[in-house]
Amino acid sequence: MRYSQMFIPTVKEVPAEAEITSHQLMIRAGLARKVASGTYTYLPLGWRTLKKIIDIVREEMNRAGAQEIMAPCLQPLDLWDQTGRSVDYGATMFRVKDRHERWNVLGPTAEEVFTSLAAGEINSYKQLPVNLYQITPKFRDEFRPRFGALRSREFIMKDAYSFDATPESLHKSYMAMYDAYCRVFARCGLEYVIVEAETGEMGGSGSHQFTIPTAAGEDTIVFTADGSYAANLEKAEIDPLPKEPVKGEIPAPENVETPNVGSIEAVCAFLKTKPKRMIKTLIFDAGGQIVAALVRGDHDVNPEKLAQVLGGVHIELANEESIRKATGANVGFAGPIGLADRVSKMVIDHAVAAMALGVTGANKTDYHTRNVVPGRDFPLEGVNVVVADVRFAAPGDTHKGVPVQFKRGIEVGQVFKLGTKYSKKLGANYKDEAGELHPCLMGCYGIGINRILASAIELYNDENGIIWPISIAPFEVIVTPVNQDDPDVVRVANDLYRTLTDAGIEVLLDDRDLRGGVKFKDADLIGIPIRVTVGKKSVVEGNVEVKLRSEKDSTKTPIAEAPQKVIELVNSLKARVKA
RNA sequence: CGGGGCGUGGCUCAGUUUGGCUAGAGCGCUUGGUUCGGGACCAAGAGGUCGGUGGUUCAAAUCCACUCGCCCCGACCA
Repeated sequence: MRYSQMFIPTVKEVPAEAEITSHQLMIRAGLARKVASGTYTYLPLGWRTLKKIIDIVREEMNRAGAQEIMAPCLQPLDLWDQTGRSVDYGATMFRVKDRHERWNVLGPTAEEVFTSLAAGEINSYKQLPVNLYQITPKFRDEFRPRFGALRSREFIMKDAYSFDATPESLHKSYMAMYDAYCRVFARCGLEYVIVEAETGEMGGSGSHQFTIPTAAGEDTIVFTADGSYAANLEKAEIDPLPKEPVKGEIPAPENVETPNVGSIEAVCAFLKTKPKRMIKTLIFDAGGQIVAALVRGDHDVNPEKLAQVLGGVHIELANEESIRKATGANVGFAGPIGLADRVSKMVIDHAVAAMALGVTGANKTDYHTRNVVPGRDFPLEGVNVVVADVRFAAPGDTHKGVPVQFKRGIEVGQVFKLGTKYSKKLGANYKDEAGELHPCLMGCYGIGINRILASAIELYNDENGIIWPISIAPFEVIVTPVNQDDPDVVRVANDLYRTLTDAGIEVLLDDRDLRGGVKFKDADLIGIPIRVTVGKKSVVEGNVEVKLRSEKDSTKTPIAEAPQKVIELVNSLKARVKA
């Protein structure tokens, strides 16, 4: 392509709306423009990169035996009512009413559509396994879209759904996707980390998340330095803390007046103690049952873990009225003493059980209790009392004895073993050899296409702009004639452009009538991996200069040898990102 | 949704506190000229209902009310 004929609106200044590097460069390099919060128009360069990512994903999905189809984005709400997810997804789902007053949703994902397709078409074990996928826009009404392509309201997702008859077969389908994902991210030139993940809203039994480690990421990865363990924060399992030593005799619990002092920080300041010396008591509503959860003051309850302990029910914080009813006090003064008898279950985090003593709410408005000893002043076991791991990992925790570390990451893909959650509800059954009906065992597998683009920029950039991995670069080579008015320069540049293009290389010829400096700046900003500079002086000497975007220096190359040299360079860069 | 910030030519911003003359700068754009290997220079130009609505006032970008949009932080913290 000729640069002069392409729509590549680069900008010098950092856009005010963009906070993180990838978002800034996406706009500066002319890849995309915002339409409204969380929606973007991808311009020629951005779309070329997205298409390259899509091509890689498609190739690897096909190679892994999945088949591409095209399902609608517009889906009947009725389908979502059947699985109950119209409630679970809640406000995140865009809903539209059609002219017949029927509700539809703009699909945030497509388990329901694919499962109901399977329900209609799959009858026999002989049709299994089957894995169908699509690459389509998805819509999520995020509470807060942000960071450009990292969290947007409309994005492109590859979603695949596998249907199997046996757990072994499901595992095979799952691992085929797992392996395909490894190849996809490797081919996109990304460094990635695979972590164990929670299944969350999706349901099911097992999941891995593919994460690009970068400070801009919204996810937290918990891992051990020896590489033995990696999980996301929601999932990360940690060892119980050692029991704190008890120094001397601890006096009986004592109520102290703490007027209007409810929060952990305020109580600590008031009573001159530390959050880790406090016991937080949170009251949850678990499907109508009132449940108390105890964690140390400096820890956070992990709702996913708590829900697991409670048998996978849906939980949310209890409302003020329920809290008052259960504790007899205003919000902010809940405590464990005597609470087990007033709630249907009390779940105590390991770290609380390990405390020698702590400060708690007194179940009396404006009062807290000191010298509360777990096990002495409130039970650590009983019919409705359990000690479990129900909090998020924190610095200082260990997993199987190895200290855990934390880093941020961008989630670019996730694979799930769903089991029969959807097939049961939507009747996706098959008959086995004996003629008995069974629900299909399902898996689902997603990749965020736009997030790959953002991650790549986040990972590979410098002060001058993007440094694309060649596999997803909008062009592989840019030819930059420096003196647009010199006939020899123009001729050499044009010849090179034609020769390379004919050889199947994707070349951008910067034929704009601009000063060299401007062309160099733009070439760096848009991040084309290989630049061939054609200048008056070197052409007189019979040379052009070949330079990698990722390196500082260029190499003089005889004009006649240039095409071969560039082709070799392209191939060697491509070899680096081959899976 | 809670908190904070912002909205002024295409872009980045000043001006708003303390109302007052024709609303400014840099970048970008157009034309002419000089330049021409890392975002050139000179000259001349075009381009703005100051997010919107309503109000206060002799007078509003500036003060007040409402509203829309955008960005950031948070959203289980007892």
